[in-house]
Amino acid sequence: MEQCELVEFDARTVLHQVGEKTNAVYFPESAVISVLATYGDGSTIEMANIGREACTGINLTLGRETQLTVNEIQVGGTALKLPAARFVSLLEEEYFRHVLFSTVQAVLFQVMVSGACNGAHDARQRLSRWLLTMHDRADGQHMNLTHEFLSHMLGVRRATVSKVAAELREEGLITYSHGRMAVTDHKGLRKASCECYDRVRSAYDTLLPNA
Amino acid sequence: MEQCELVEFDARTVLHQVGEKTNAVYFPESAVISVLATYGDGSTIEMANIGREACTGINLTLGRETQLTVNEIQVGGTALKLPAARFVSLLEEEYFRHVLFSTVQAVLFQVMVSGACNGAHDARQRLSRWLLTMHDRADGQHMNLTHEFLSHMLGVRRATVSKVAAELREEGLITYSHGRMAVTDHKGLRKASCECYDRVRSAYDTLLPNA
DNA sequence: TCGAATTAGTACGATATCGTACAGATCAAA
DNA sequence: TTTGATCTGTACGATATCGTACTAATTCGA
Repeated sequence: MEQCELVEFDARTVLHQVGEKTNAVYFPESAVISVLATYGDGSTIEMANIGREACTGINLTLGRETQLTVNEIQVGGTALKLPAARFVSLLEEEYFRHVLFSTVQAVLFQVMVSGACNGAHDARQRLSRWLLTMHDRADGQHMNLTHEFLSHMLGVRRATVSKVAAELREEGLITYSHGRMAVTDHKGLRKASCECYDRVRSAYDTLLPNA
Repeated sequence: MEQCELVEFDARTVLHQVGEKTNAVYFPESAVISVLATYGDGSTIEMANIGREACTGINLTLGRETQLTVNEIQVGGTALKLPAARFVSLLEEEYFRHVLFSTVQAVLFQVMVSGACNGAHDARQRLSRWLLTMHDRADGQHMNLTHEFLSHMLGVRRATVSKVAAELREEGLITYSHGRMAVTDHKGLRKASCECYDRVRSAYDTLLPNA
């Protein structure tokens, strides 16, 4: 990673639009990147969630130079930036290619499980899962998350997030106030969540054991 | 494809279980393969849908020999079967590898859009979309689909499928009776569907223009 | 041709979420 | 410390779907 540049992003930074050429690949450290679906009525929902276990550039890894989706920084923080040309030449190295291919598989699996989860589980379970995932990347820090923001990730109304979040707080699983949120009972939140959290986590462990 | 064997599958055939070694890759002709999520309570929902535009073996394409998901034949029919060893050696050919990499990207995109659709759109829209997708592969033939079956694909109750299907039939968009279903008004069904149908279709056209 | 099995229609109370709106709480900047 | 902006609590009727159950229609095999 000698040729990487450390960059810092604010939340909501859009990395690129659909159809743009990929000029760099990002390996998040503390930042978190989302792939979002946006619909005609302005509603949004998250399709994929890239944290420090993974990276962007899946299409580039598979030989395609232009972007198929919009990537947006969801949680501000740092990421390592690798220019596309350097990334592509690194792919010629056996080990690097192996890791990247594993990353693609992990992301695909995550997207599958999350998509099924969207259809099968309710807002409470999905919110719990999302918070657990973020908590794993936050190193004990509080997280800057508003209900409004979470509603865009989960594809539900803000009022629904508020209702469910209040419930979880009532039960002592999380705390929050004005855009700051923290997990206070990981185990309990896991119970409030669905099996999808564990499934994704163990798939990452299997595919990327050294991450 | 000289080394392919033409095989015929009944619906509901399970191709393999999680953790099994991939011994063959399938290129559906008339068959359709699903990747299913199954939950503790026995409920299921489709995570990916592989028809003749694509193939199985994504993990193998990316260097992993064991399966991460359960693949099941959802619509009986024919498929070309290519032994894993032969598939892997074909991947050394530039063109074949390019096509397979594009297929992986197309499937990933489809999974993303479908997953978001699960969270954002209602049963009527999702059923319409599913039927349109199947219709595209059925060459004008009727399709063997029961409401019960569709409920497992969409992750909703059978009664919900019946209600929505009756609506669509009322409007002249589809016909059905005892496990046989047909699309009678493609354009109308497209209106009943969500934008996700077109998004997936155009992504396949972009990534696999010759398919 | 009849009976069993499969498939579909439908009902109904319960629940989740929508869609919208407004008020109260908290924070940040002047 | 005030003020405006942001964030959260909450209400309420509407709608979608659940969960379940029972009945009716159709098909297929004996």
